[in-house]
Amino acid sequence: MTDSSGGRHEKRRALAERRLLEEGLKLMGVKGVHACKVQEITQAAGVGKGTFFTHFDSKEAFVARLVDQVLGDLARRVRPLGLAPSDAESLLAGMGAVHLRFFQLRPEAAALITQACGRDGGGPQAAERLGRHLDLLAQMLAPAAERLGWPQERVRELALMLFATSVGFFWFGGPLQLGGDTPLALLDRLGRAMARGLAGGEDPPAAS
Amino acid sequence: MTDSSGGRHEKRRALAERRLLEEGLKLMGVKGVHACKVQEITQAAGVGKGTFFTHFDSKEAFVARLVDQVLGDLARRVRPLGLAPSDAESLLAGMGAVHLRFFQLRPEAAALITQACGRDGGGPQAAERLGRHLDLLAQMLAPAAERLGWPQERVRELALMLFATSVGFFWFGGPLQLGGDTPLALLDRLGRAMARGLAGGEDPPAAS
Amino acid sequence: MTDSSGGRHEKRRALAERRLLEEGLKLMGVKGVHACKVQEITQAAGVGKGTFFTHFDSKEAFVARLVDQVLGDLARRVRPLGLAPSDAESLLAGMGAVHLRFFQLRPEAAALITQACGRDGGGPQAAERLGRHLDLLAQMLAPAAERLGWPQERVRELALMLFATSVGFFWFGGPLQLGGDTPLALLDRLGRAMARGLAGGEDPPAAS
Amino acid sequence: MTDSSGGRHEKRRALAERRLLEEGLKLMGVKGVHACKVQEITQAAGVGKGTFFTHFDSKEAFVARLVDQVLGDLARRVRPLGLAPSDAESLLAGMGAVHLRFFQLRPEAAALITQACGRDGGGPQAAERLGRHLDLLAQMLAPAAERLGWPQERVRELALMLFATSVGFFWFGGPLQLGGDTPLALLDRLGRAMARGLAGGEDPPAAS
DNA sequence: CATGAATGAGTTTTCATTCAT
DNA sequence: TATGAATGAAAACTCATTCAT
Repeated sequence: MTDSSGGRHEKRRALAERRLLEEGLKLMGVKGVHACKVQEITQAAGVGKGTFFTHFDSKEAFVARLVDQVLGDLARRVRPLGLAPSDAESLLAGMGAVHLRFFQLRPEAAALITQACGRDGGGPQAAERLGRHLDLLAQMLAPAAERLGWPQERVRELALMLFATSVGFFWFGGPLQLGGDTPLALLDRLGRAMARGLAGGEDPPAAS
Repeated sequence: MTDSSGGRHEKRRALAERRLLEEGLKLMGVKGVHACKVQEITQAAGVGKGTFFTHFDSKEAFVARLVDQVLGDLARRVRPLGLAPSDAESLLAGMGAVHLRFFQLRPEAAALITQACGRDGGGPQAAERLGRHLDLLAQMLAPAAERLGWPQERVRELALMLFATSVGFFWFGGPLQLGGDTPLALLDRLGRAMARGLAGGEDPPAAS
Repeated sequence: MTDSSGGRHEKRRALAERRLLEEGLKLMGVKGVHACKVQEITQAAGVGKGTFFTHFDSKEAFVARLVDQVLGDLARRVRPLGLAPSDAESLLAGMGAVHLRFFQLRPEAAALITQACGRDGGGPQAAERLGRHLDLLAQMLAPAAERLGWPQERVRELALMLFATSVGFFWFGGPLQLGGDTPLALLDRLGRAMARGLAGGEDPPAAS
Repeated sequence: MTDSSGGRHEKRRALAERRLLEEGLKLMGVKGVHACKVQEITQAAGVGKGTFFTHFDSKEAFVARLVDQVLGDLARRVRPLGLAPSDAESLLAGMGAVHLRFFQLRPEAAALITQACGRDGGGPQAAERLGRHLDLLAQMLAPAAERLGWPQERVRELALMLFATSVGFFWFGGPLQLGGDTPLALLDRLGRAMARGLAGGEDPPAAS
């Protein structure tokens, strides 16, 4: 009895948490992390205000959690590309395309990441979490980079550029009504173009 | 007589305003637009709290002004590239490089733009101002885009990508200690790479 | 179960609200609506500053509420006079006396009304509310006015004079230490006098 | 030379002061004493903000001065009534009519007096000044009161009622669009009525 | 646990007053 | 003396967080 009712409880609890996260992401994406008040989230999720704090230590922790979730989701889509070996350019193009598509479908995610992982909003945890995402990307890119003559100790920068481009495109595009309706084909072309550019390693040796 | 004393007055006033803007940009870049209080800015600028509001109608107006200033500054460096005719790839590469260098030297500017031109922080004016910057870039890119077979009505997206990449690179890079020390040569290479990629127009025609 | 606990909750809340209103009326009456800070009211009521705004949307709304309450209270004492039919003079005298007695016992109410229903303090709502009170008085006075040959379309002015006299007497009297100790008998005499004067309709027809 | 230029100076100064007072009365009457900012007054008067404080020690002192001026103006019109001896009722009626007419023509004055002489606005000086005005009225009324059997030590209350009625009528009437267009004849009738009432002293002894 | 009322630190903004020119 | 820029003490209001029920 306690078993089943306990299970019920946990089910309800998990459901509430999911709704909180869903609605929170949506609202924060639209109104901004700061402008979005805890109460709005709980109202949208259909729970009491106090409940929020039984699930998350603070608003900041909530944001960090959201960031983690988004980046985890994204990683799940990127990782497979690293399994099937492919040439450097294709890999870059694929990773770029995945990122672009991901954020085109989830502009709120782009908004959240931008606000949370910068200097003001998600605390240090969010930035660290982004760092780990870049590590993943860098790791995937490392072999390709080597073949392209890209300095190994700078692969993170390669990853960063790929990431920043995708997120920034939709973050800045949102308020300008740009990006949301960019045809997938064009988006892919952008991704491939970026890849081809980055992959075309016959640059004159950059004397630092 | 009135000249000299009046001049003094206006000089002092103009100086105070410049310091307010300087310190404000610096602080907002470091701590974030929201976390940066008006009083901190006035203290850093060495003026009283009330003085801030004799120069700017509100904090939001202050931010908008800052955005305008930064983008004006940036435009002044980009525009010349449009005067000397060059091939599409070089133009793209140049514009990318200018943006990257600009924001590498001014990470606070990248931070400000990111926070102010998104959904939360600078009001609608800031986003509009960014729109005008993209118009400038799009106008410069239009001829090149035509030669590359890039759809004319999508040139703003090209501009957006170029811009978002540069700003995002340093916005996300900042807290991760990435980007600040990327050698200029590598930065140029990134710019050129992006350009070459975007310029290499032999993509299969993107069927929307 | 929910009943008892919920009842407690609401009881506490209602109690706090009542104390807020009571203390607010008292303080605003003594120090003036503007000079009286929200925090003073909450302190006097023994609640936190923020609590004030969970009960009232703004200080202005609070004042409007107070005005409504005071005028409602007053109306409850005036209305019965309209039920028992009486001659015009007695009606006027009675209404005047009720008003005078009411505000003598509640100088804070006179102070509040004066400040809130004028051009500065209670917003437009307060003035409107006063308008409705005058409507009530005018409605009660209408039959009497007719008998006195007082133009029907000017009955509101009759009501206004009655009201203004009573409120003004204690508003201006307060700081001058006048009115507070005026014996009831004298007050009644004033009321009756005013009534007799206004009722004595044998004025020569006033050719405007 | 100093003489003539000094005269000029003083002329200008006196002119500025008069304009300040005029515009101040007008503005405060319309917007309320608190809502009316010093800068608005100086702008309306066409002088610099700082100039205000070379003429008046503070905003409060300015209001007190205004009150003094208004009441002085009013007294100048009331006093003559005391010179020509007349019966009690006529005296009361005359004084009432003068007050009513005065404030009908100057609703700003009614507004100013109401706000300044109460508990919040004009400081203690304004209330004292009103006290002196009532003294004048009381002095004029004293003989009449005696004839009417009105207690001599309560004559001030008689004066207060007369005054409060006139001011209050236009203060409360203003926002309600009442009083401003009341025909003079009706106003006089109100005054006379009030007088007749107050004068008719054969009240049955009021058993408190 | 869930709830929502209570809380008060913190923030922007206003405005009378001062003072250098 | 006239001016208006500078000043900072307030004051209303917000909102994340706590806690009694």
